[in-house]
Amino acid sequence: MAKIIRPEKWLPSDGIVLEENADATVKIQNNILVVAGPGAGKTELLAQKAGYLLQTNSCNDPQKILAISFKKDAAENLKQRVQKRCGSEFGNRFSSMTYDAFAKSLLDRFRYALPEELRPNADYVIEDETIIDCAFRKAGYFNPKNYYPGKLRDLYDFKISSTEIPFCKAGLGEDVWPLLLKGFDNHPACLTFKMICILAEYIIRTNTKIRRALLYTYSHVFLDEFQDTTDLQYKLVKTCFENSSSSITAVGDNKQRIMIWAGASETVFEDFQSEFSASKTQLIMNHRSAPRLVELQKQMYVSLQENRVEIQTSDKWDSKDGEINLFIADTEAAEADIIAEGIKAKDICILCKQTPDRYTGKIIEKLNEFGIKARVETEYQDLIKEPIVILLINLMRLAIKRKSPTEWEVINGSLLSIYKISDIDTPDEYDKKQEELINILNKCNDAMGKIGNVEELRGLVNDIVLFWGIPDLKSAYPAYIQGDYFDNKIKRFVELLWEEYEQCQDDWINVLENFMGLYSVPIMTIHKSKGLEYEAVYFVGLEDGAFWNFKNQPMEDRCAFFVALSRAKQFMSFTYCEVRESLRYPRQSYSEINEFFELLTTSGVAEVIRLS
DNA sequence: CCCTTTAAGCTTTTT
DNA sequence: GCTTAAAGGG
Repeated sequence: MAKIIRPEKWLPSDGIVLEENADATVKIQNNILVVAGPGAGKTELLAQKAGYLLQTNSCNDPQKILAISFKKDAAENLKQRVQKRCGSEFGNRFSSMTYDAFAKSLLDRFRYALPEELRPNADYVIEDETIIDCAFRKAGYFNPKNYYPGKLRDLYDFKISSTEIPFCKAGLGEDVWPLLLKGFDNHPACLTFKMICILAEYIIRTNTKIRRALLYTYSHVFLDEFQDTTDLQYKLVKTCFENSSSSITAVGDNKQRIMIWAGASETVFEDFQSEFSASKTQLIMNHRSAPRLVELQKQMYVSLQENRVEIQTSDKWDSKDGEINLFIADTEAAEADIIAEGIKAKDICILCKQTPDRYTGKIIEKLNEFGIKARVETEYQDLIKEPIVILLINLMRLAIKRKSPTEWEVINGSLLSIYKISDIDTPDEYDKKQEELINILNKCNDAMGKIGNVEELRGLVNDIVLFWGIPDLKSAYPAYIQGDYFDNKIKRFVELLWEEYEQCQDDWINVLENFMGLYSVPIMTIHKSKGLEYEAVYFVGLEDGAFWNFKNQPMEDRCAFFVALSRAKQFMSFTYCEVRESLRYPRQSYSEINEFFELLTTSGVAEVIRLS
């Protein structure tokens, strides 16, 4: 039994020192909104708060803390950090999940609390575009031919998610919802994530007993990346926890509000403060960036409509540390030269506003001449997060290098989670599976030594997939049930891995590590870089063409610029290129986004360098 | 078959 | 607002 600490005796774990407002946030019992800028240590704050609540029993055993994030990896990271800070006995009372997982768990557990007409079939599938399209056609409210395909999807989404339940107003949703809830014409029931959120909210709204049980389970709630919360998500949170004794800690940064175009609520900070009587506090440390970079970030506060706050930097820096450059190039060759020249440090990232492929062709080419690999991460990042790809990679690594403890951990962990077998509870089945594992590893090792073409690689990958068994994989990872999602992931994995194999030949460890991106400079969009940090960041294409939507969404684009800038620890460079020969209309301009140039030229901390 | 016109996509996650 | 792909016209 882990020891309970008296609140006044509690200290942050692992020697972490919390700034004043963070310390106050950890100890406050009321609802609070924490505005935490880049590098403020959001994850650490939440992990320490979890530690405080659990170790002092302020979160009264057996009550739990619920942490809600947007992305799986964010939820996972937070869980890991809490486990690390306060151990697994307390950590098990910390539930970290995504909004969708939270809503779905409510729906799946309390499906029978819904009235018959709103209750989806138990075997519903999720987000199947074909079924949704058929449902709308069948409901026949309008002629889909009058809409363009892209607009049609938006329309479906709008109609489905603006439907209020119980059905009261006559709208299109009323006719489509029943089809999707129950299935039709041999189609299974199909829900969208938004429908799941709406149904979960309705369950809580109409069942006081379930709500009470939820409130009893979770005495404390953490909301991460709060600035990205959509109206539906906020409504769910509100129905669950408004006017309750559960205490909510919402953490976010209005300066990094770059998801409005995807439906994030613009007023969620104010709404939360007034509707949950939440106080507001602000963190003033930036543990990430060097002083010159923080100075430039502060100079953006005016245009970001933020009060000027004296952000403090880490004392590991000298006040002159940090370097910011704006490179103005005539040609992409000159731009590529300066970037390839500068890329010596290891921890580097190249960012673009959008479509990185269009902006970085020449740079990749030049870096290759220097013997440095660089690649656009979009597809790789998706793939390497895919559970089946993680299993494949780890098993292939084990086949080559039998004594790799981390890989064994992944594989054995997956045997446990996929088949629910372990050496303690079900030793016979465990031994049998271990034997099969050794067989496939031998077979794999043998095959990997003599792969000659992409077909043979495909065959090998299929054998490994069959070792786990497709039905078992599908029941462990429900996302793989639908359509050809699973097959497509495998297909792309094989194709991209083959590309690496062609370059490294028989050095399989190298092939796999290259695939994981261990030795290449990542190139990505600003949106993908959110939450990440690098020693040096190059933002390529500070141009009107890249910020084509600036007129319509200046605030969001300013935030995007701010997000890019705040990824860098020490070196930040921007490039502008007069002629981009790889684009159809090569001539670039910067009059529309002149304010960014103005900022850099007048900041006193950035250098403008003309390349000729 | 080639040239012109039209319109979607661009920045995203989630079981 | 630019890029790309597909549809449309001669």
